[in-house]
Amino acid sequence: MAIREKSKEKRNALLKATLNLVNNNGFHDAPMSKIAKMANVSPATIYIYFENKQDLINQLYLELKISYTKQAFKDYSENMPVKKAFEFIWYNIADYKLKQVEEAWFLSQCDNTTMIDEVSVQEGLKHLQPLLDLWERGQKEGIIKDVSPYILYAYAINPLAFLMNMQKRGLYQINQESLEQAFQSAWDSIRI
Amino acid sequence: MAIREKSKEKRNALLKATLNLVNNNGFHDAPMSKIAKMANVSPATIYIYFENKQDLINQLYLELKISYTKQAFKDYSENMPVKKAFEFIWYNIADYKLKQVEEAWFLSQCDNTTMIDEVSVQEGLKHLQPLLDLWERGQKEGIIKDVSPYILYAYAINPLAFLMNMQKRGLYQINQESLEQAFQSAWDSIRI
Amino acid sequence: MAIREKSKEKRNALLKATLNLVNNNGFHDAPMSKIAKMANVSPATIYIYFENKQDLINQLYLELKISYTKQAFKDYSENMPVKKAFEFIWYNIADYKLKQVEEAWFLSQCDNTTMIDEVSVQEGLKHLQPLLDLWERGQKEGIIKDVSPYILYAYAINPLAFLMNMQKRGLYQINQESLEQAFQSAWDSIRI
Amino acid sequence: MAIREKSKEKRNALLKATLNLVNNNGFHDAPMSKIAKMANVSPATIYIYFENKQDLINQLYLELKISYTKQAFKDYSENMPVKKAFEFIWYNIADYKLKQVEEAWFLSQCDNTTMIDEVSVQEGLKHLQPLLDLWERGQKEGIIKDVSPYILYAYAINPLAFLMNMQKRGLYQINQESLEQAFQSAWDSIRI
DNA sequence: CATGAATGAGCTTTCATTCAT
DNA sequence: TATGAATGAAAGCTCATTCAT
Repeated sequence: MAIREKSKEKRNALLKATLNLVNNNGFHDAPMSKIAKMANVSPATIYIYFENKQDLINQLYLELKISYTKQAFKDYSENMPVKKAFEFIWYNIADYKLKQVEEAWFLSQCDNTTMIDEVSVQEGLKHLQPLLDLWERGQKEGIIKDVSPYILYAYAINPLAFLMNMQKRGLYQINQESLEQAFQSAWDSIRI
Repeated sequence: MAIREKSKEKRNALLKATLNLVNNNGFHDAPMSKIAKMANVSPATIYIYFENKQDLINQLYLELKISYTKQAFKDYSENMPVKKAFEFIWYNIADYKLKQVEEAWFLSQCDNTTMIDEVSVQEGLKHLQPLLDLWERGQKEGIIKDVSPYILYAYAINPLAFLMNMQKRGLYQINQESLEQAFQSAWDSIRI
Repeated sequence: MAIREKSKEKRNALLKATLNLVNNNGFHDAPMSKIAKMANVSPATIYIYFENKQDLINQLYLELKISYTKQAFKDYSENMPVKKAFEFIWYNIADYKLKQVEEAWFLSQCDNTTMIDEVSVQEGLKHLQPLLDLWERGQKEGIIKDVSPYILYAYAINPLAFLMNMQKRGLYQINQESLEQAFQSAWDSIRI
Repeated sequence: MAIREKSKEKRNALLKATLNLVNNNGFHDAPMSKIAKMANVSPATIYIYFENKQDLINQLYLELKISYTKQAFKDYSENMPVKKAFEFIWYNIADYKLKQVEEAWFLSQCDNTTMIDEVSVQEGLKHLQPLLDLWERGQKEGIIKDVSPYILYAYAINPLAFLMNMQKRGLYQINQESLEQAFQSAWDSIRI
């Protein structure tokens, strides 16, 4: 019963190639044949690992979303005081978006497009729960504005995507100083 | 003159059809044949009005970007005091993004994708100059934080795109109250 | 409004090419690309005339079935006496099956396979009504056996398909004499 | 010995799966992967038992053809008088075609298609020799028409395939009475 | 003997664009 | 200007077969 087994390596190579091509050429110009070539496999091999192109994209999206949120809450403890906690998570996220630019850019494309199934989008959102919990705590303690978490996310977190976008386009360069400025704005927008 | 009119009608029908299809199916499933059918013309006719598909998309993008900024500065006067001015512009933009959802959603897709030429993107940004001027004035008057306009835009304006996105996805519903909350956050994030 | 119109010629060339290829190579080895090449058009052109491959086969089947039954009842009049009438139709059919071998062979393949939609098969059967009517008359006159038309068809007509099949395979050669023998058997099998 | 048994089981499972899939989906939609799955083996295993797909089909055809003729001449003795003998064989064949519908339907598909090598077809025909011998005897005795055995087969035997076909398609239902009618027609068509 | 992974070739179909009128 | 037919190129995907274990 000793046979070749589905290799994690190949799967990863395929996901990586997809990320690369979609980022550089767009979804509409990332054909399976190119993805295969870039991953050094036959086009037919893709279909051993993924049901079809949509499934490939969906799985990539979910995998990245999970790694993104994992990074967001890395070393985070719920015992931290609200502002410290927020600052901690915020810098984690900034770190991800500014260092893993390719991954962040792909996620941003997905979130602003029809590329991804609604189901997968919903699935991806679940993982942010700890941040929502933190905000609720902050609201109870009278530190955070008593507004919908969507507004809080829109002002505290989402602007980072815009800044990353500008940086990727070469229009703006973020440094330590501007990062601190950005955090200040984020905090000002949600604190009471 | 009648011919000119008719031509403009066709051009507009094509732009509208493109907007519709890209929004609903995504760029990758908006073929020229469908666009033509939706606009009630022959596929060949598209090439009388536009050089090719990319040109069609580009022109649509620029046209919408212009109408967006026109709306943003509608009835705006540079004589208004800084905060009033900002409030005025902000509500204009909110109005556009929340009422002309389709147009706004299309622009958001373009800004987060490889769909549009870098050139056209740059071109579109120019029209925001009055807002940048306002911020500069605010900074001189010591009212607005002394940070890059990219940061100001990221926090003051861009969050509206996120909220619109959520609303379009049916996850969140904006009303008068939450709009005011959003404005408050926007202002808090950029004021000193 | 003067434009190129769908040409009957091209449609016919496609149907003919399909007939040829399916007959010689089988349905499974008659790819659209070969059909296109044989008809001297681009593969994409097929889809202007037919919805898809199944539709192409279906339409070919129906067209041939109609021409087959047209030939069967050519110059036939319902006033002929039963035996004469049957003889007349029988020889018409024999003529078709033995002279238009390719068409007959294609029809036979379809009738013994899953190639064709049940709907199209049913549609094709309708056109044989005059023969069924004749048999009914013969039964009323006490000339034809009082059995199901399916049995009558099985013995009076269908054997011709088998003989044609053998002839096409080069195993048997029909001539005037054997044709008369075949008719005799056909008539013996259904007459009282 | 146990290994031999197990092997035979697998071979049979593969033949059965092929029969099933070709009958239900047609030759063009009976891929090796599906055959393997249905037979609960790996696609690669097929190639241990058969050279390739064509060989698999050929072997299935021959095996069925043999079991068909075996049934046709079951308990048959050459000493029977001609008519009795024919009746005996005819009902044997009818039994097979009407009870082992799947097998019969598959054979019928093969005989009316390009699926099978000419060689295998020829091979399959040999096994009918006893029937041809019987007819020759009948002709010598002045009981059977003095015509080619192809004509005799076409009228005496082949119609059963048509009736089976109609029954499989749900258009006609054979019972004891109609079976006797069919036999009568068969006999009438070949007897002097 | 038996396997699931792997594949190159090829399938049906679609697409952006051009042709001929 | 405007058209529907026409198309070469390429898309997503499947298939019979082989590989490596």
